[in-house]
Amino acid sequence: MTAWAKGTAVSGEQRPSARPATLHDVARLAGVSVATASKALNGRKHVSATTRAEVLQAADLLAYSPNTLARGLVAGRTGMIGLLTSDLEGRLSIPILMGAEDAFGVDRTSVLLCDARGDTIREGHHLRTLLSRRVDGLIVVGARPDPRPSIGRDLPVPVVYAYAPSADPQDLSLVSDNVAAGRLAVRHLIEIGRTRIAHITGDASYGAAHDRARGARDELAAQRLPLAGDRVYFGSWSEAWGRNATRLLLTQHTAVDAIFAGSDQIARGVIDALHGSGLDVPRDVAVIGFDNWEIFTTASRPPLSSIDMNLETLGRVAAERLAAALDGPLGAGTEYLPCRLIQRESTATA
Amino acid sequence: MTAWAKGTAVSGEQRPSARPATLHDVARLAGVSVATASKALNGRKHVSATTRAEVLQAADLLAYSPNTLARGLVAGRTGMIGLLTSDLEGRLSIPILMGAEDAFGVDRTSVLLCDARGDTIREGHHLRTLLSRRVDGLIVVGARPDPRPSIGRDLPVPVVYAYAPSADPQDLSLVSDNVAAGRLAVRHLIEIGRTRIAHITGDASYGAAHDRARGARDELAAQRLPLAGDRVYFGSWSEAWGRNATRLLLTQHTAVDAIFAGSDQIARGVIDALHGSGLDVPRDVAVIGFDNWEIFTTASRPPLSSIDMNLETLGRVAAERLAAALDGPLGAGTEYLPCRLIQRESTATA
DNA sequence: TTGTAGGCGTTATCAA
DNA sequence: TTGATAACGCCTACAA
Repeated sequence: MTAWAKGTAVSGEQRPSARPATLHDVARLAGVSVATASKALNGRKHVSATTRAEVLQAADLLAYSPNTLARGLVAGRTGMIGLLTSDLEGRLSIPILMGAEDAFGVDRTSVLLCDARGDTIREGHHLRTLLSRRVDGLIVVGARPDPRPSIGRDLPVPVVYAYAPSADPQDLSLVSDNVAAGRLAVRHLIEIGRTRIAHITGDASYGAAHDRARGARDELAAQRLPLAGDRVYFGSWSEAWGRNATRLLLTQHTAVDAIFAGSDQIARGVIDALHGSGLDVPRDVAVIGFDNWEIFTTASRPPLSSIDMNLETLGRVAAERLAAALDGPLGAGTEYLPCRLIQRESTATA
Repeated sequence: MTAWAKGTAVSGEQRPSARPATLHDVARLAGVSVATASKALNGRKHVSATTRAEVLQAADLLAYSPNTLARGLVAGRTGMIGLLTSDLEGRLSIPILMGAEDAFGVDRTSVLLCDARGDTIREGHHLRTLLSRRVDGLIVVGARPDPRPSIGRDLPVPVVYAYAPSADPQDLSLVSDNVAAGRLAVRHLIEIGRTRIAHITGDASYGAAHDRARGARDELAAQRLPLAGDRVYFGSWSEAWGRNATRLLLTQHTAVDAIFAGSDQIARGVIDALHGSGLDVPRDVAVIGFDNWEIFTTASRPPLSSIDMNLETLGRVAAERLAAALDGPLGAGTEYLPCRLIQRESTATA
């Protein structure tokens, strides 16, 4: 005893309240079985051209849209991945999400985004929910680029940590290669002819700050150049620190012709202080930032060269690893992805 | 002929590759039927205390997690909503998403976030995918606060537009009350004793800019105060414009004691220029911004007062409207939500 | 109180 | 080439 309200079905496209057409409806309208309809719609073989056309027409008429849930139920895969973040402003998660979207293809996979807001309890809630929804994989994005607690071993789905690595070496993590980025920044400054290069960066409790500094030192050493200021200026990730550190630097070492800043905000402060001292950027002192956060780089005077962490790539690779993990084991350990340099006027060659 | 690999089931918690336990498995382990197991787990009546305990224990042992998809299939609701955005940096979507998460409750509803990147084709793709996944509702977030094309009438699910209203008055849109926000900003400046208030804002092609300006004018008129500078300074949403406009303003009208900026970035430029002219903020000139974008407001010297658009609230209300639409019509037209004032030092009372 | 059975929308395996 | 039919995992009448 079926309960189809046949009358409205055909013209159902108009009525928002009407339940969406099912494969059953399509099959009935086309006068075939659901099996045939399914084959026809999925482009499988063993369906006559005429039948296929009729089914397609019926589907069109009913505005048929296959129920992905039901499909996932039988397929054992949902085509959804979970993105677990603590990124309050989305500056990290959105690019990573876009990269993941690109890797999978928009119509193959959707992303469930959950913001834990740095709260472990909430993170656990979200995790349970996502597993309950049978996501095919999980990407965990930390709020700062330092190791964070693992969300657990032996989860029923593959997990990739992006930006912030997992503290558990058994997990797979994808992070920016901060050391290489530091080298990249300094090499660029050297290539545009600078030899007295200083480094002003943020909070020393950030591992990334040390990594970038190490890269900078490595490159300087390789080129037999000193570090202007003799030391790395650690402080905080703020414009104010960029200003203060620059003033400090200038009083102690006048012979500086380039500054590598640990973030774009710091670079802002650096440029500010340089201008305050009557120095021109880039003529007297070239400046390069980090993050390539457009609201800062383009608002800067002059526009700020910066290191881009390639977050979209991070998301794309994370998605690729998850996809590969569907048939095959997921690796372990931390993978370092290269950053790229975006040159703007603040390091323009004279 | 069932294919259960019973041996591993009980200790399956350890094996990531093992398929997740089903209600069937739990029932079998507890020695009851699936129906009973279902009732026990869902806290329904007509289950003896002992049976319930046994079922719960079995579920625990198997690390059972109900398959939300299967549940959704029978319930006719998925517990997922789609968030369709064009917000490249997530500054808008993430707060709105968090508001929606709060409204629904983390374990009741999950959010599928799709970024169309301003591309209509891609938006259509995402829309189809979301409908195919049978989301219970849709929130559409535009990139700028002006009317945007509707994604279509007669969709099978309720749709709420947030931040950017739909151009179709039949749709339901939730936007910030920019007029009221303009009044709010100016009223605040008056309350701290200012009487010569100017307004520097962004691109005149933005409706929101005009709305805020109108609110500002209304409030000034209500208090019988003139608009300093005689006109609203429209320009661009940039720091540079804030600087230039301020210089312009100061050359023409020295007697300004407060500036209402159309964005925090503009405010940044305004403060810069004021300092450049030897004026103190807030002693000589008070400044208030718009957006309450923390990276700008707290980096500012002095910290910048600003208008917060309450995006979380926007998301929360959007979610509430969607929830209400499950049983009942959605309503149409544009709803204006109040903004709130965040006072910081840039408008501190002397 | 418990269990049986039907159905949610699809896909896949067989027969026909 | 087509069409029954059995899953997929769960819920909910209804029957026992």
